[in-house]
Amino acid sequence: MEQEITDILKQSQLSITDNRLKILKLFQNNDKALSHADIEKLSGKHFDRVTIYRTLQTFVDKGIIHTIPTADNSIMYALCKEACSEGHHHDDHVHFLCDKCGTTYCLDNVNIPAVNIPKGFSAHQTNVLVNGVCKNCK
Amino acid sequence: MEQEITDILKQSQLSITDNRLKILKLFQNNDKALSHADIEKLSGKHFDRVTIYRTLQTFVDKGIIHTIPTADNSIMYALCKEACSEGHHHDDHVHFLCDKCGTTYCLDNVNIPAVNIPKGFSAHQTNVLVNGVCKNCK
DNA sequence: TAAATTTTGCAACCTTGTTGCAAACCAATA
DNA sequence: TATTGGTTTGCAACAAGGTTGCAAAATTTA
Ligand SMILES: [Mn+2]
Ligand SMILES: [Mn+2]
Ligand SMILES: [Zn+2]
Ligand SMILES: [Zn+2]
Repeated sequence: MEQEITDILKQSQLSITDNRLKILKLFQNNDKALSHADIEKLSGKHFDRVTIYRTLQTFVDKGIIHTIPTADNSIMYALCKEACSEGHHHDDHVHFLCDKCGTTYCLDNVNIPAVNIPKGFSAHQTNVLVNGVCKNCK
Repeated sequence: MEQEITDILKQSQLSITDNRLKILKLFQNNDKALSHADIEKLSGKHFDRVTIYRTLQTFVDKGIIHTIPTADNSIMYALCKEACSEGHHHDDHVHFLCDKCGTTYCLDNVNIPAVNIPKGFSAHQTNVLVNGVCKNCK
């Protein structure tokens, strides 16, 4: 397990630091998306705010995590499970936000449906965000 | 035209003020979504920042405009065209963000496709945001 | 018109995110 | 293992975006 985490960093050609190991572990131990604020709390305020911002950005750049657009204008981050790499994300799944507990889930098995856009427009990427009540809050 | 705008405010039981008339007119004259910053520029800095924030929030509450979640974490606002009312929005259409010009469109005629969510989850609302190139930038 | 209510502008504040830079750290080499 | 060079970190300072309390101004009601 510990080994896995260092491997992910090595494969992305990132140096192994306490900070990166701890933040990556947080994502692996939580089966949901995390915000910058979540990470600040979960890490016990051990790391500087700025370092967390930079680490998250690095992970996004390297294809380790992806961002999730939310209706309330906060950025959420979650582990990439498909074959994402530096500069190329392929996180084509639906995201679910529970209105009761606030948890954001990656529905990795739910594909993005096709959308008919008008003539003249050309689509590049589609984001689908579903709000509702999750399995734990039902 | 001028009459229409005051009617909208009256129907929502809002006092008629210069501020509200001007902001509402901006939405009617622009066939695209506007951000707080857009409104500040378009209004010629005539109104206070805070007043614009409060006016937008009031319009959202009254069902006059709706917010659009964007991938770049900025809030966009657009006129509601369907029968939205205080506390009840029904803006079930797809939104399109042009990667070239940055314009956000309401695709009012493109319905939200059905999404199969897993058992245990119950959906309440679905947001679909498509990125790509718009008809003007093609 | 006058009173009651609502809206506005201002100042002050908060949250979130960014940048420059020196110190600390990590990885590679001798 | 010690040295070295490049990378990462923490700090301070800053900037954008957004909120709150309150008195003055504007609007609605009577
Ligand atoms: Mn995801
Ligand atoms: Mn819309
Ligand atoms: Zn829940
Ligand atoms: Zn365009």
